[in-house]
Amino acid sequence: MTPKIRISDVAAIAGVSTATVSRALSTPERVGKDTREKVLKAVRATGYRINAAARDLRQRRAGSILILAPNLSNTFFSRIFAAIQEEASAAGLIVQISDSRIGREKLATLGHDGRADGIILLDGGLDPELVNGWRLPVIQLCEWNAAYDAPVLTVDNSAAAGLAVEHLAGLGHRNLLHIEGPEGNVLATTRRDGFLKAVGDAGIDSAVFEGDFTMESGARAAHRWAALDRRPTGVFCASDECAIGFISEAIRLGFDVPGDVSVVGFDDIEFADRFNPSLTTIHQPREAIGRTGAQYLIGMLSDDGTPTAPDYSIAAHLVTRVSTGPAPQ
Amino acid sequence: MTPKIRISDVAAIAGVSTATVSRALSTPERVGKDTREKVLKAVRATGYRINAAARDLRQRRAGSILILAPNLSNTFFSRIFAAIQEEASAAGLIVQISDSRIGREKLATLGHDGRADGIILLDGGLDPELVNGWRLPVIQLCEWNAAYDAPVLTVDNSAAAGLAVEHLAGLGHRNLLHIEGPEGNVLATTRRDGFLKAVGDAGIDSAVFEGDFTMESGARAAHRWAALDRRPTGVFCASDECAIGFISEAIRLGFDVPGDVSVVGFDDIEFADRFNPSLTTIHQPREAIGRTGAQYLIGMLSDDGTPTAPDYSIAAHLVTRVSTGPAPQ
DNA sequence: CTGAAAGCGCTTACAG
DNA sequence: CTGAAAGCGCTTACAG
Repeated sequence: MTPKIRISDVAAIAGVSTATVSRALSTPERVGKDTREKVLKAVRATGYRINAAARDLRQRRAGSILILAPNLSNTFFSRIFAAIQEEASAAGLIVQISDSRIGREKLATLGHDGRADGIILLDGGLDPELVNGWRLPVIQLCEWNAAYDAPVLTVDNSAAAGLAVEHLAGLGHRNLLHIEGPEGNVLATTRRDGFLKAVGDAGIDSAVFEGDFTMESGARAAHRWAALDRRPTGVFCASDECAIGFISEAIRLGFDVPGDVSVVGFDDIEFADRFNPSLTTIHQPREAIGRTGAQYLIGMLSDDGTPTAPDYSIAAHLVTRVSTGPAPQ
Repeated sequence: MTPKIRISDVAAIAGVSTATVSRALSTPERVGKDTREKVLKAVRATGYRINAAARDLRQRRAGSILILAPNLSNTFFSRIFAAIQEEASAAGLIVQISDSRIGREKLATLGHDGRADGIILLDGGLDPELVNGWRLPVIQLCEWNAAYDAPVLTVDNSAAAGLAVEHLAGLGHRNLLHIEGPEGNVLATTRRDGFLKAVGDAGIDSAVFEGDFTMESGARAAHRWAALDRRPTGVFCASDECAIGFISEAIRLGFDVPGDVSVVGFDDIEFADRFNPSLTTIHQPREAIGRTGAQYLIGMLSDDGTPTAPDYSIAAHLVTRVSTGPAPQ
């Protein structure tokens, strides 16, 4: 590695002080024309780049935001991360990512170690005391926890579950199954409660099977469903992955989708449209969630961390595809 | 936000110097027992946490590694990122992510701004001059560019393409189609050349359609394939997404998979196993690639950046599922 | 074992 | 318009 060039090297070559080099680079209008040119020439000659870490320390900022998500390998997050990164980059901020389940001590440190200016949290399952102890602006995306002292940006999960039920009821289904998300997860709870409220309102029979958002849990639920005497003809899954697991396993068991059973997912992941049969699902605007969330956090950074805006809800809608159809006779 | 606590605050409360506080925290064995306890008490009372940004500046390191990938919303990367993050976290390093197509100037800065100790590069399409100008250890993962002066960790893409051809030939297919990746991409080129070599060796008819790894490109290729007079009965796609797009569109056009056409993908993404029909594909061990790559880069950091190890190849293998079967008569 | 001082590489009031 | 000096929050030879 060639040795790094510092501002003092540039200053020496240009024959000026480091203060002048600094100004020539950050506020060129406050430097004389000749001096500025001498400095820029020295910068070009050396290939000097500002050491952002040193600048940020001096300016008492970190120059970056941190994304915390419960499982980085979950493909649901990809588009959200991409949108956040774009917004951050436009604002001159670096994006850090970490799994939010890295352990209490490491997690506690993240909010105090001077390496991030703010946190985007996609995990509602952390200890509120820990989260509220962070001395940084925090925004919650998708998942949330009412005990966190931080604004939330998410879709109305309960209402969205209602859309799924209405859709199935409109197709004549009178007996619905919900495969829920993991116990204790706020999305799981909200979607299930929305389902139960909607079936109650519509006077439709219903059942709930446990699940955990994964394809495997959907496949397991398919076996349990197949073994029932009186099988529900419509299934609302708490996630697209769960729905894909359910459908693929139901087909392997010899059932037809949507001939024998209609299935609705949640999320509208990339593959929903290309799955066979293509998946009727609730569209979550992940790009918009990431983008808006990042913009909001960035706003909080310049506004001194005061979360002025209220919780913000983004519209979710139903996308009708092939996995749902009229109830069988 | 409550004001941040500095090491000098702790020192004042404990009645010692900041040097002693620093030692009590980083090398406690070099501090007297009583002193150490006084310091730790003050740390607990204040909730002090070391400012990692200041520590790192003093120690002339960044304490983080940077992942650069051409498209963060590509779900292929998720598991790789997760593995990298785990390894980095174990080594006390933060993980930064950025899209590698953020623009030449920003990209150039990343290798010089003191915010990263090393770079994991998943993009073989950047300007070599720019990449080689970075004053940081770099490792290439999955994609590579021979003009980059950095070690590579990837699978043998050409040999893997050969496995796909052998598999189809073994099922009796005598006319194969390859849907390639984007022009100029090293993975696309290597997989295509591996395909062409294998069909040549086996004396099998072949054709190549253009594509770009996406589901849309697979769907477009399906239309083009369907319009042929003498349709190839076996298709090797440069990615799973492309294969999924091809199959879903072929089915919509009324064909049966694998009855009318067998399809092989590349990557073995999570959905390959649950797609309908489940997808025969080349398994890329993404977890291992991420983990090994991170370990290697971390090794380079402590070894003063000298890339001692040679390029490293990870084994890929064929996973046989339902999307391939005997050639139709 | 402990402290005073220097320094990581910058920026920014403060003078002039 | 420019420079000398202080300081961001730490760590680490150097003394004692």
